[in-house]
Amino acid sequence: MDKLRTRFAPSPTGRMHVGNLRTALYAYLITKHENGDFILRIEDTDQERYVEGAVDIIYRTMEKTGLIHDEGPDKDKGYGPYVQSDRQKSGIYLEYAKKLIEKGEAYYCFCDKERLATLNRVEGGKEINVYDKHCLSLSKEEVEANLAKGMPYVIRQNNPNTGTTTFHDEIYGDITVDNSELDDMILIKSDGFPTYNFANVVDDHLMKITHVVRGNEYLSSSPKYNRLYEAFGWEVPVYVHCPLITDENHTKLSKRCGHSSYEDLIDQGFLTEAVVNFVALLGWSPENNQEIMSLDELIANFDYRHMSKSPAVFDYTKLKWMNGEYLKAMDEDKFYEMALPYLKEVITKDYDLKKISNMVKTRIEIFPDIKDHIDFFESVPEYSIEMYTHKKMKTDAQISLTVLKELLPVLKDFDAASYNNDALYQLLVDFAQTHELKNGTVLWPIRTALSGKQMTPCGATEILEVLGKDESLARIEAAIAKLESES
RNA sequence: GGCUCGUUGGUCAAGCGGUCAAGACGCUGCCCUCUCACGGCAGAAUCAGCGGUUCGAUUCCGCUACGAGCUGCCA
Repeated sequence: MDKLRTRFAPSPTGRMHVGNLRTALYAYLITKHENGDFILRIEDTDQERYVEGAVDIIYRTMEKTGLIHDEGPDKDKGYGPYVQSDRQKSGIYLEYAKKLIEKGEAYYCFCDKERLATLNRVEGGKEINVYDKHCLSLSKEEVEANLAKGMPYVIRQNNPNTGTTTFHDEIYGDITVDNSELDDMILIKSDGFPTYNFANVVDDHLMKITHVVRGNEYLSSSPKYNRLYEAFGWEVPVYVHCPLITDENHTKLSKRCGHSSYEDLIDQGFLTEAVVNFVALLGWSPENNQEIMSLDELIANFDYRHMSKSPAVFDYTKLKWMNGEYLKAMDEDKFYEMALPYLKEVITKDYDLKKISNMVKTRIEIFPDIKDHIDFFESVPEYSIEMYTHKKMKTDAQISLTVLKELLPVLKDFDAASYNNDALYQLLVDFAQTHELKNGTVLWPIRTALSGKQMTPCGATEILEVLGKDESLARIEAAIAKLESES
């Protein structure tokens, strides 16, 4: 059997949509599972939609996500060029289109916009336009004359309007349509560029693509592609159409929702690995039901026969959970390195950031979450003394005031050199015991006094340690003053 | 409007004629605990509807409903 070859063929129109990313990923996984070749082809046949810099985004995204292509514009293995506008320059599309014309499978069309507009009709609020094969009846001489005059033209596929066409998709099975549904789509545009519909067939064949992996939106035009393959006498590739990814409202993921592209997600603080992992599970699941998988594990486990047919909702909440799992599994140093910019954003004082980084590691899902966890280290926020009331800790503002006042001298006398978590914890627990108090009755007021927050990423004694003796005492004194004046 | 595809808890999903219908996220409760989180345990929640076929349908067929995609000189 020939080596399996797939391609990812994006259009350079902007950021990498997560639907495209997933298509690329599936193509990559299908290929690499079988040790095949993964080809990158740039489909820039639409001059209007071309966006400067978009090709770089494609390269960068592929690189970062680890979807490394074996062939592409930068790695020609003999099937190049891999950019359609470059291929177009050599005239291959026109050349192949002419072959079709000779076989009677395509024809020149000189209809202008005005005539085409007369063909428009509105059905169910939608404007539809089915070409009437007007130019098919042109004689060879008329065509030659028009061409000689330099009349603008397109080349259309000549589809029959009787009979049926059937094609096979690995996911959706056999699909049959009436040929009367197949309109004479344009193969070559009047600017000389091929349409996607034509270029993808020609290129996939020339590049010996064995498995065509693409979005479900191409399912309904596939019969027309099949007719093209057959007209050329080419072997039809294996089709794998991927289900759609939708937003919470079950409609196509759009820019409006703010997380429609890979870059959006990265900007929001997600890890590439988590995004790739998550997206892989949108429309597929492994037999062993494993959820957290590296790219290599995905390759090993991937079986496109287990892909689902129905669209999947992009669940932002689950992505966040998964990102959190990756964060928890990350080694401390790497986490610290990545968290550092976020830590420095809120903390300017000379605290042990590595320690704070570790505190936060199991409590966040994405890096921007860090801020709300640690802002109190910088300064105590405004808070209500009601916060000192906690039933389970058997404390309220009154008790807290008493405890803090008694504790202040004890902490003052405590050796600054042993101002660390373990020693302080021992000190406070002993204090609680000698005063016949619950541990919480002592620790809760301190934590509140130090942080002004209902919850913190660590306990009271750890905060003492990080803040240091001077700052800690100052905060406790401030808390005492606050309690005295407000209660 | 036409054509095509789809429909298992709120979400991702196993399932492929006989199951008490997996698992995960989220949610709720409990445990752990110097708060919160992590971790552990438990729980609520699903086969769109109606007809067939069958001894037996979530699984097969049909219809209906709903959703999506296509219907571009966009991909």
